[in-house]
This record gives sequence, structure tokens and C-alpha cells, in this order.
Amino acid sequence: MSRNATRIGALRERIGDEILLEGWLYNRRSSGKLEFLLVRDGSGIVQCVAVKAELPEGVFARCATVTQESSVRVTGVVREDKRAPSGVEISLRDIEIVGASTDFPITPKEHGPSFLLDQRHLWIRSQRQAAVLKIRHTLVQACRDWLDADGFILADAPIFTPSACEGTTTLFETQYFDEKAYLTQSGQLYNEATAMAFGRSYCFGPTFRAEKSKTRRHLIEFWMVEPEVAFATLDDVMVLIERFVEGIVGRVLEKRREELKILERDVAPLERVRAPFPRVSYDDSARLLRGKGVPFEWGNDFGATDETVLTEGYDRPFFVHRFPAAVKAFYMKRDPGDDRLSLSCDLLAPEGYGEIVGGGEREDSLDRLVERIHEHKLPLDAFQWYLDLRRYGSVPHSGFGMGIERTLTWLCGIEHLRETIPFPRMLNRLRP
RNA sequence: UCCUGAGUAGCUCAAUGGUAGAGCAUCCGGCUGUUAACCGGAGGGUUGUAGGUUCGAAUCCUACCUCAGGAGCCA
Repeated sequence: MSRNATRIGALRERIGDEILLEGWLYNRRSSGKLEFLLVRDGSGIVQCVAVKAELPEGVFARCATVTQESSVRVTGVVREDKRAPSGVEISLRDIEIVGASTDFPITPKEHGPSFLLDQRHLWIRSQRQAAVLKIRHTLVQACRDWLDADGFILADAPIFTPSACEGTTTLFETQYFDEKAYLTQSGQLYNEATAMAFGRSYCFGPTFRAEKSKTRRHLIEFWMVEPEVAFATLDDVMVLIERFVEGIVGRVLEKRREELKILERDVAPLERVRAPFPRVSYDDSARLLRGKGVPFEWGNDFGATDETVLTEGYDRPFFVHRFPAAVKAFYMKRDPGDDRLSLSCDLLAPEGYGEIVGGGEREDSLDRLVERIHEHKLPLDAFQWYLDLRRYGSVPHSGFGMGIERTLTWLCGIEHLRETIPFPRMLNRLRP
């Protein structure tokens, strides 16, 4: 935007002034001797009114030729007007077409998801999509601000890794000069190293899972924030998670009311997000599911429908803790009270959204960790640096990972997480 | 990988064995306060691909392709 242009978001402060607007035509309606031009500039949408009787012939004629998504410079006077969609409108004095747009593919009518995703580079111009991405921006900032204020150091994990972090899921293989490398599926192992350096650390970046998952809850490339804390137990990390989630939800409510309104999100459930969150053990969850007639077997992880049934009982996020060790990663510490269980926890979002956070206490004993690596049939050599963390001043430590897109899907109250990232990477979708 | 469903105009859809249509978008005309504006007119099609059944296929059958939802797996 040029220096002398005014942003639409700031128009209320300029009532009565003649201003310059730089943006794109969102929609146009004409009524004979009137033209209504809806102009957007990324900060909002405003209606510009051209009156034939008050304008030179050429200017009014030009208004009638502006097509959807053409870029324009409009000069005019800011006025309050109840008839305008935003309550403020511009009496148009002049208009310049900067770049014409012909046959913009996304018309102001219904479209299917496949078509819209093909047009994702243009779809993000629409009001709803832009609102979701602005909330994403605020969520990311809130995560970082909250952790920074709590004494965490950002220490990002690498994206190229020599081997699996968790061994179980499918990795993207790539060439690293003369050897094979993989794209990271979690910064977890590296975070344990940085936590031993800084006490509290976190990484925030993209992760990659080459799973053939094809549901509304999966992306191939997604973002996670993963804090790790030295000397913290499972109970400590659950307190950290609930304070963190309360904080970031509060920030989104504070900064993004308008966008939540565009999305028609009922904010009442978000306003109930106050720590402490309920805690329920895996054992009790399994019993609860069976009590409701769900054919759930002890030892399994929860499926999507299991999670939905569980969330029905709560009006705020809640923890499920102490999952069977077999369904969690090798580095999870066993429950000293029951060796079948791990000191792990998931945070499930209410309203049927399900898991947004996974965390727990890590195995801090060198011998037991070596045992786990063997059990999982992982190459011991690749983990020597990780085992060093237990050789040189090992401490109890815990951490968690929060999926940004899943959290956003819940905050925005939308159906599918593909709308929460600017350019989603999914099974069968690498473009645009 | 498996299960279910869908592919017809640029987009969203109708046409259930008998002349392929509507709304929006585009173009032309009309309208001095429109709110996904409205009214009139025009152009726009190898019905996903290949084969088969039939006098006749968008429609029935077979295979394949693409997409969507779900399962498994996960954040």
C-alpha cells in the first residue's frame, strides 16, 4: 500500500475526509444512475457509491466497467451511512483501474470444495477464508507470546532428520547429498536436548507425515508448537497445557471477535475455556465408552467416533491421561504404579473436535530407554546422541505438542482443517 | 490399502431408456440506495475416459481415472 492511501480498517477515524483507497473490487451492484462498488484491501470491505449526476461522464462510465477482483485506486469522501453494509461508505470522486481482472473463477455463489481448493490462491481473498487465516496469525502469535512470557526459549528443531523420531509413522524420504534423509514428523527428540540446555524450550514449525490419511482431521504437512520442560512431571505438564490453552484462547477472543463473527462462531463455548480442565484416566474413559454401548477394547487408542462420544460429556477441553504404553511413543515414561500404562496425556477439545494436544513425561533412565528402543526395533546407533541426554545429567522432564490446524478448526468452529492453512497439503493435493 | 458416494455449460445443480435444461458468471439493454440487488435478451455442451447392451444411453452393464466422506494411523 502506498504511503498516502488509507486502510479500510481505519476509515472510521477519517469521516468527512477525502481519502485514497487501494484495493480490489469484491462485488459491484448497479442501479441505473448509481453504482455500488464493494472494495476490499485486506483490512476490510467498504462500499463506494458513484452517483451519475455528480460525476464527470468518464468516471461514472469507468465504474460500470470494473470487473470482480480488478485492482483499483479510489478517491472519495468518507461518510457514515446506515444503508452501507459496514455503516461507513465512500462517496466516489474518481477511480483508476490498476489491473483489470477478467472472468474471476470464484463468483459470489456456491462452489464445491474441490473447485475451491484448486483455486486456493484466489479463494484466500474471500471474507471467510481471510478471517480464518487472520485468526491463525493471532493464534501463532499468541502461542509464541505466551511461551516467551513464561520463560521459554524458542529453539527450532531441524526439518531434515537422519531417522525416525518415533519410528511408527511413515516418513517422507529425501536425498541429502550422498545419503538418505527424512522430513521431520516431530521436533520432540531435539526439544529434549534444548530443554536440557535452557530448562524450558519450544520449537514451532512444520511437520510431515506420509500417511495415507484421508479425513477432515488430517494434513500431510501441518504445524506444531512443542514445548519441553526440564524437571517437570506429568502433573506439571498438564497444568502447563491448561494455562497455555486458556491463555491462547483468551487472546483470540480478545483480538479476533470480528473474524469469529464472520465465521458465525458461537463464542460461548470458547469463553468457558478456563483452567483447571477436567482430568479423566484412560481406564475411566474406556469404562465410560463401554457404558455408553461403544464396543471399545482396552488397549486401543481412541478412534474419531470414540473421541466424539467422550467430548459429549464435557463443555470445555479435558485431559485423558495414562494411556496404555503400547499405543504411545517409545520415549514415554511408564507409570510406576502400573507398568502397562504410560505417563501420557491428550487434551481433547469439546463440541466433538477431539485431540488437539498430546504430551507426557519422558523416560529419563538410560537403561530403560535402551530397552524401549530395542522393543520398538529401532536402530540404537541413530539414538546415541539422544541417549547422551540420559548419560549427562538426566532429569525428569515433560512436554507436549499442539497441532495448530486442529486447534484452529475448533476455535473457528469449522468442519474441515484444510481451510486453516494458507495452502493445504493433503493426500492427492499438492497444488497450488 | 479398504468401504461408501459423486463426476452433465466457467461454477452449483436438474433431466431415471425417447429433442440435454435452470440459476449464477460473461456480453447487450433497463432501473437514483443496492445488500449473494432486480428485470429483459444473447452466446455457451465430445454428459470423466474406454468398451458393451439397445432401434435409441447422461440414464443400464464392465473396467479405469478423478474427487468427496469415512476406516486404519495420527496432531
